[in-house]
Amino acid sequence: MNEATEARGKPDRRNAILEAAWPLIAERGYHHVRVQDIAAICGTSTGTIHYYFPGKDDVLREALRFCVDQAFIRQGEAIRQIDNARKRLLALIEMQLPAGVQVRNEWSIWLQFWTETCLNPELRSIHNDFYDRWLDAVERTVRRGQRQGIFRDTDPTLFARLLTSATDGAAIKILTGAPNMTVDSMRQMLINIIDAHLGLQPGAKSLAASGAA
Amino acid sequence: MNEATEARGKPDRRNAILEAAWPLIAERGYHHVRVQDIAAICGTSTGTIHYYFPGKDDVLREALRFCVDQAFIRQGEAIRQIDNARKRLLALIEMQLPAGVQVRNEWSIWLQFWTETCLNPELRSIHNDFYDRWLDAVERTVRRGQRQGIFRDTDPTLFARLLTSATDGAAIKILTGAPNMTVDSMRQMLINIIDAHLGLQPGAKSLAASGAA
DNA sequence: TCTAAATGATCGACGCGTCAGTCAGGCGTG
DNA sequence: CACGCCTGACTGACGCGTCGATCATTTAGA
Repeated sequence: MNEATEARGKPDRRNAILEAAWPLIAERGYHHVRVQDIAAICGTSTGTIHYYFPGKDDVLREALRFCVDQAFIRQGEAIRQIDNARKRLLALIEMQLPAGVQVRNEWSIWLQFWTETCLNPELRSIHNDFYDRWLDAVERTVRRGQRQGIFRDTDPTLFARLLTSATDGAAIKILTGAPNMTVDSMRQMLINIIDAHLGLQPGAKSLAASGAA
Repeated sequence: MNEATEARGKPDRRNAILEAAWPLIAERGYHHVRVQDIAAICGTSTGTIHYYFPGKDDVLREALRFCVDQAFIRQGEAIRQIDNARKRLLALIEMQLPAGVQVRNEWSIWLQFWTETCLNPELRSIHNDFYDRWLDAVERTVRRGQRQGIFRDTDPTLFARLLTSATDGAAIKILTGAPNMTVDSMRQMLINIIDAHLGLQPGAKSLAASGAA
């Protein structure tokens, strides 16, 4: 398409629509958002939305892309200046914690996209493309730590699978208001995973010692 | 609220509706299922559905309850005759693996309910009630293993949080068709978690050794 | 420089299909 | 006959996507 082409010219409106759409979808849910609602926030009309997007579902797809890209760039910037791999991993985790509205909304979008992907296999390739970025970020950081000699040589792929699974699962607990999972306990859990599987002194403390902050 | 009351009399129709509704919701998604669709499968009319359920969303809620109850009973039966706590835990995990259509559908329902709960906090109490059953099952099994002396004394609550988070996250990967997560690798990952955190020889093998099937 | 045509973005109302929920009556059983 | 279960056509609302009209901006010609 002409995304890159018109990079200077007039992508404003299209981006404005996406920027308005994604938090709306995150908060109310895709199926409860009306094209009219998006138009209203943009101060525009439904016709304009359809001028830029063939149908409503195209808005969802592109809104996810928009939101994922945003987060990915944010992550890249935050990590770049950190050399130590363990600190990088901690920073990555910290940015995934559903503490603020922004991150909570991003998780909401993911959750909805998981549901839609589960129901409609056509979305799988899109989903996996996006998800791989996050998986790769973890995996590469593990390799970096092993090169730096601060992680032991656990299989990076298997570890990335474990850490991301636990992250996703924990985030769900928080978003659904589970009484026994807080942002703090999520952080602690993920740090424990890192230390238990990548720490140089194998199995020093698994879950037993986690009283102190 | 005459569930228990009419337990003997004529809950057939109501149960038949739920039994028809839940796989339909699992496969197509709640928002894509029409009351008419449910009625058609039951060989009945839309009026009958509304005779037993005030609104469509009541069908969703009750369908989840139906599906969760079913799974819970199935679990209880499968576990009862197993004495060894580790084998119990493995059996629990085995029954959560999204291998067959039945379990995949159950995960689909959960995924959808997570999404709805995230969007509508009123559902939280229902969700948490259901989820606690699963959490408790893990926790009690850990305690049993510790009493049996085959698990070390890791905090059962923290461990249950970790195992269930990882389970949920892994299931999502499978349902969304992630290329790097299979039923086998999910099983292996969860077993590794058990051994790493509950095994008597702390940190014997974390993720490093998992080549063999 | 001024005017006119052309281009393309935007608008908002309407059409058409869809679907949850209703209602007035049918049917079978006790 | 009476009552509870069931029916399915109907309704009213609603929302997506379309379409002709409008408006702003640019280009072309004189």
